[in-house]
Amino acid sequence: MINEAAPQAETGADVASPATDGTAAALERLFGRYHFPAGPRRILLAAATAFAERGFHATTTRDIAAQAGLSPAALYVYFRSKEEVLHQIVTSTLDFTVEVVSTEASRPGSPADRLARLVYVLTLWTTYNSQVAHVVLYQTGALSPAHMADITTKQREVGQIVRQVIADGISSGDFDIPDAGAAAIAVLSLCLDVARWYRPGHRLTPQEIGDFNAVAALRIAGARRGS
Amino acid sequence: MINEAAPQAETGADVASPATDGTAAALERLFGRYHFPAGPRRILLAAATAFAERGFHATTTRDIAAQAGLSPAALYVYFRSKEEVLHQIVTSTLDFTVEVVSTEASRPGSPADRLARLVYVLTLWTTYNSQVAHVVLYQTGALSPAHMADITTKQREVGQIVRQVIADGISSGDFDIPDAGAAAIAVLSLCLDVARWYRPGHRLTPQEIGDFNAVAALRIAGARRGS
DNA sequence: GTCTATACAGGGATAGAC
DNA sequence: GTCTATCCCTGTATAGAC
Repeated sequence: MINEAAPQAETGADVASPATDGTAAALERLFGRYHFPAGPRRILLAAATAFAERGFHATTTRDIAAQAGLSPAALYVYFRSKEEVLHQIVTSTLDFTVEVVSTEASRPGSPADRLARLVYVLTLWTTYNSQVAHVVLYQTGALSPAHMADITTKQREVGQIVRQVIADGISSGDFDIPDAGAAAIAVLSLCLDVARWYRPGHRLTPQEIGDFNAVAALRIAGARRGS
Repeated sequence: MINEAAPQAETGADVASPATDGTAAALERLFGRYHFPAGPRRILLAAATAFAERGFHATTTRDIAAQAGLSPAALYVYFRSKEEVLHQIVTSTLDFTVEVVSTEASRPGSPADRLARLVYVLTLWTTYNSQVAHVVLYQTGALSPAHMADITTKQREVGQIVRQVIADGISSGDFDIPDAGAAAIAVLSLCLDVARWYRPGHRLTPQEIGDFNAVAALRIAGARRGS
């Protein structure tokens, strides 16, 4: 098993910083947080890129090894199987996502401020990490049932955090929407579906998309004007 | 090449009818529209189900043939390759989607009515056909470049239709949103991301999800209250 | 048109040297 | 820990009988 020491907290501003500018750099940063040794890290980096671009099953262990500058056998020194490589990528990514989202959700401020900020940051996270987001959202079907259950739990955590912010706004009278759960799903759709259509160089910058989604989320939640 | 005679128009009510109740029946109906002969139809049906559940690359031609009750070689009587099977599934589905969406968009009524109706119908379409929607949205990476370009064109058509309805509402003063293109993407995210998370038996019925999304879309568009 | 049989390539994983 | 070499299974596609 790989070392999974807990990383420190990270601010939304860091997620949105130019240092995480899209693909390789963002991945380096993500896996660097979890203190993977150099060998595994290079494999995870190569695998995440390949899984995102061609899919898990279309990627060969030889592809991964070649991209990492290692022999085909090197992968099996650090990982039991190709599936375990996928699981490590997904679990690291989701741990980070939970951390980012919960950090934003627990900041001080009105429910509207917290929801807007959360949506902005999560949208930026998805654009800047669109490759690994693609893997987390669309490639998990290849996981073993046990690993899949593990992942589903973490995904539910993210949903619950979003739901709670919306529920807070309903309780306080800041939001006007009958079903907090349905609203949370809709808001997450805005943030996550970005991974399906966004490509670097889009007409709108990630910041502009984040701002748009924040406004859209507030409208969905029925936030009072001017709150 | 397979016969691709143009099917007749279909109403939103038909799309939402209990006859299209989820998986096999909806697929039968979809491929039936395009007058595929029995052989190809059984293969497309089996392939669509398998591609949705396990992905294109994880599905073998033997899987497809066995599910269709045919020998592995039978597939190559009707299709040049596994990739062509995928292309037929995706292109048939998108042709139908374009038809459904354009039918709704061109109905008489206010922009708000048209947008709400379009979102409702497209959401129902996505839930009732969540299997094939999954293929169209997440499996097209396996297509050849030529087939991919073909598909991208059809996808853009859907986006343009949605954008136009929103642009109409902005022009008429019914909607209040600065960027019609960004709004169209957000609205489509609501309708299409359903294919990622929805499973039959969800707490909300497809109709309830459609209603929720219709309201959410109007809010995103900044529809005047009571319009 | 549908079958059985099979050619042929590719890929996951391991053995064993260094 | 990293390599080369390779086992062995799987999978796409085709050949050719009926």
